[in-house]
This record gives sequence, structure tokens and C-alpha cells, in this order.
Amino acid sequence: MTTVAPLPLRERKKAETWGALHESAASLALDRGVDETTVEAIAASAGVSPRTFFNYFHVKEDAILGLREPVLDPAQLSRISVTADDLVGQISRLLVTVAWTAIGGTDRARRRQLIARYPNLARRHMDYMVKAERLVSQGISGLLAQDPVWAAGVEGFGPEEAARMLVMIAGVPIRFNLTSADFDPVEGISAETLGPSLTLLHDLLRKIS
Amino acid sequence: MTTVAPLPLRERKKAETWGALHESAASLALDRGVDETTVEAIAASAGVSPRTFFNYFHVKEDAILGLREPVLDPAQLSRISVTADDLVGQISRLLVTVAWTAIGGTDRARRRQLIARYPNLARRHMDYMVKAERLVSQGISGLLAQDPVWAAGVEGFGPEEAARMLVMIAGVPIRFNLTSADFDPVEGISAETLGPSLTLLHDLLRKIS
DNA sequence: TTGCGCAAATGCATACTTGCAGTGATGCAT
DNA sequence: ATGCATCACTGCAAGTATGCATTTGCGCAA
Repeated sequence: MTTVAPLPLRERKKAETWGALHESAASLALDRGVDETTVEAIAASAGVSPRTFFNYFHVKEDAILGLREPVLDPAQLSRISVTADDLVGQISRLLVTVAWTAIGGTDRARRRQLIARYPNLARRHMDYMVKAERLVSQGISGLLAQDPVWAAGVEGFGPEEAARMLVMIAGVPIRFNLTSADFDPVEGISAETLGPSLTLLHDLLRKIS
Repeated sequence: MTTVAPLPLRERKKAETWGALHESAASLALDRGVDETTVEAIAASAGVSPRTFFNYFHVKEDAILGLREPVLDPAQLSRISVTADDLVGQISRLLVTVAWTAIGGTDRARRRQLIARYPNLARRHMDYMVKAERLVSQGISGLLAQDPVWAAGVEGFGPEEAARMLVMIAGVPIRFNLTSADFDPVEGISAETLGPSLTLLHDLLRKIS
């Protein structure tokens, strides 16, 4: 049996406040509408001050969807092989993971209803993509620096810059999906939906080079 | 002799209001600082109401820098050859033009001082990049649709989607420059600074495909 | 030239967002 | 147990941003 980590009181309270704010925001938004749900109401319903709300979420929409800051799991990063041939595909998948674990946290059914009714909520995905790119860039940069082939850099650019552009390239199919008309903000991006975009990318690259 | 187009009074006044707001914003920001310059003060100095300010600029920073909405010049679009071999390079240069004419409008020396003192002002460049990409995407989409090779689409995607991804790829070297540590927000991006990034892009693409 | 339609400008109300200073509870070392 | 440092939370104030209804004055045609 694994003993549950007994969170210190402080941590626990913080998690509770976060949960209360998210719960309040989501349920208020669902039954009275997003624009009709004010930060003041959310805070009141969660039993904290409006000022505290902004200590937990940058913007109202994040509270409604329950978004957390993206985090790069070192274990997943280390699974990347910079010498394998589908490096871009690997990075794309890593990007999706980083951005989506931040996004897809909570209550699926309610998310679906909310986003269906208020598509604007999904606009925040792009922001999280940007943050994910920054994180992954740093990670990949470290990997390249350790690799004999990449460490020397490319065309006068160091491995750090190579990593930055590599991640931008890998981000293209994701941004492409994110801006597609038929993108499903609840399902997010999966291997299934990312695949065709990666293929298109590779095809275009072949066509133009 | 060409007679100067006698702008209707309405148009002229609008241009004057725009100029007054920009002038007030820039000069106030320069001598008392950006954060110390309120929209209220700008509007007062320009002789209009604070509400009117937001009819001209989305955000305070845009007024300080005098940014205009990006516009795609049809003449420049028609100069693109979708069959030439450096299509990505062509699109990149077009993107730069579209985004930069919107940005580099006014008084160079003052821009330099402002951005040197308040680097955060330059963060707005990315937003204008996004708008430029949308415009150019639509344009390129039209071109591809008329071309026999592209019109059929690629890998099950139509020409609009091919255009969208193509423009995203072409945007990579620009975003790369925009996020570089040594990027000069006043000079912007020129053939000179775009060149190396395009080379890096091509090199990476060759390496990974 | 008179009158109508329209766009710019305005006033007002409301909400979002952030910085700062202060307070109390928590966690930790003595 | 005591004292201290830290952190969550709070209240207040200022500023940014937007929607809506109303007024003002330009442009145009009868």
C-alpha cells in the first residue's frame, strides 16, 4: 500500500481554494453565461475576495476552464531522441502533451458544454501553446547541446537557436490544427488529429525544398 | 501637376484626431514615462474624450508607437510566383512587409528612444505578425487556387489549408527573429536580418527530412 | 437650402486587472 | 512553548477596456 502524501495544511488549503474558484466559475458560467459571470461573483461564491481570485488565475476564462500553467515533465523530455529521423514529429507530440495536460484537467462533460456554448473560451489555447513552446525550447536546447552532431550548431547558430527554430517548426502542425475550422477544443489534439497535419507539413517541406 | 486628393472634411478630421492622439501619447510617454502616461491624459492632451481614444487604438501602447492595422497590398501579392522554388522565402518577405508597414509608420528617432527605454512596447510586434499572417494566408490561398499544380490540394487538404500552413512555415523565420535576443525593434526585419534565419530554416528542413 | 442618413464623438455604467501595504495563520527552528 | 519568517489573503486605489444610448456635425440628394 502506498501512503497518500499528507499535504501540509497550507498546500491543502491552496488546492481547496483553487478548486472552489474553478468550481464556482464553471458552474456560474454554465447557468448564467460567461459574460454575466463576474469575477466578483465567482470570488463571492468561492468565499474569497476578488483580489484573491487573481492570485490564482490570470484571466476569468482560465478559471472557468480550470487551466493550470504548463509544465515540462523531464521524463518525457528525456524520451526524445535527437538523432531519430522524425525529430519534428517527436517534438510536436511533446508540445501537445505539455500544452494539453495544462488544459485538459477537469470535468469533461462540463467543458464540452461550456466550449460549445462559448467558443471564445477556446481562444486561450493559443496562449498555452506559446508557453509550452517556451518550455520545450529550453528542454530541447539542453538535449541538442549534449549531442555531438548538434552541439556545434547549424549555419552559425548555436544549439540553443537551432532548438528554438526546431520547436517553432514542430509547432506549425499544432497551430494549424488549433486554427482549423473543425478543431474540437474538448478532444484537443491527439495522435489521430495530429497525424494528417504532420503529413501535410512533410509534404509541403518536400515540395518547397 | 497632380492635384492633391482633397480629403473630405470628415476624413481629414479623423486623420487629425489620429495624429493628435499619437503625438500626445508619444510625447507624454517620452517625457514622463509609459506607466505614468494615462489614457485620460493622452485624450485630454489631444482634446478628445477618453472614450474616443479607444475608437482609434486598441491599447495604449499602439497609440504611443502609432501602429496601424496591417494591410495587404494586392500589387505585392500578385508579385508572388507560386511555382518559383523559393516560395517560402517570397512569402516570408511579403509577411515582413505587411507586418512592418503597419508598425514602422512614424518618427524614427523618437521610436528608438521609446523602445530603448521601454522594451515592453515591442511586445506588440507579435500581435501584428498574427494579423499579417491571417491576411497573407487569404491572399496566398487565392493564388494557389488559381494554380493548376496547387489547386488540387495536398494530401487531402484543399488549397486554403495548404496556404495556411505554408504561411505558418514562412512565418517561422520571422517569429524566430522577433524572439531573438539581439532583435532590433526599430530597424525591424530586413532582407539582411531575415536572410540568415531563412538559411537556418532551410538547413534544418534538409536535416530532418 | 432644407432635411435626412450616417459616422464620429461623447457620457455613463460596468467590469477586468494590477500594484501596494497590511494582517493573520502556518510552518519551522530554537 | 516561543519567536520568527513566510505565505495566503485582503482592502484599497488606480488604470485599462468595452458596451450602450445619445448628441453633434458632415455629406448628400431632393
